[in-house]
Amino acid sequence: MLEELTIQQKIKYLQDTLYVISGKWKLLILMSMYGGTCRFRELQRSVEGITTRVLSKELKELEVNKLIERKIDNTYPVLITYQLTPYSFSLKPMVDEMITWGAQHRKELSKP
Amino acid sequence: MLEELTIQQKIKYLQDTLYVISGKWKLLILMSMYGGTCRFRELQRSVEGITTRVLSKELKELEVNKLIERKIDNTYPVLITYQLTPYSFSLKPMVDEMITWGAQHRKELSKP
DNA sequence: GATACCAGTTACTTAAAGGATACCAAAAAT
DNA sequence: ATTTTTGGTATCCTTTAAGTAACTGGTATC
Repeated sequence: MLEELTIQQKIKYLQDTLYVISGKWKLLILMSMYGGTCRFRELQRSVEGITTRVLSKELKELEVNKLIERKIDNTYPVLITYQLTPYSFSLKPMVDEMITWGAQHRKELSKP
Repeated sequence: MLEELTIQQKIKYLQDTLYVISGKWKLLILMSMYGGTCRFRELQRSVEGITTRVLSKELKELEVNKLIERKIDNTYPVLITYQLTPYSFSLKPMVDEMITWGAQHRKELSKP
């Protein structure tokens, strides 16, 4: 499948991907949610250093990209939760490769 | 190997990786070099829109990360070339996953 | 009645990334 | 002889990402 793509297409898809996951916080938020965290304040405490403003913005972007879902429970008072979508798990092979490369890269750089 | 890592370690490695490849130009430069481009002005023409200042900075960062090498040919006049290192090819599995995910993600977003 | 939790928003500021332009000295092409 | 090419560096400027802080409206607790 990759062989069929021109270099320009590859670049475009690569940039799409980077756009979705890059930035200081997106993957941290996803990781935290992967660990079970699902409420706004809870996420704010769990993702160290993030502010409400930024967290709010990031959550919206993740939602636009269908990686999370914002659910409003019509209990009293309303309960808002964020959940990873099944689709979000499609990131796993890529994220795993990124972790693997990063780990390996540390070793490479520390070589003489 | 990945299973042995704590979530904090995973995050750290992930961020290392993002740090190395993110930004507007790094992967474009690598792709262009993968296509055979190897001289400064040539790269500047090939990577549309990049300025000398930024290209210079990016090349230095890629070199620090051992992904490219700057070679000075002691011909007359000196000839400077940039070359992908063998190490740089270790990025391939990850980059391929990123391209694949990006391609698939376009489709996902265009769904109703 | 004051304080604190929840889920954010708004307006403003700072820091980092990137862009525009000019310039250098040597060599090559016109 | 003048222009162009080479591999950059030096300044200055703009854009974008992220941070600060105050505030909203509602609930719940002390």
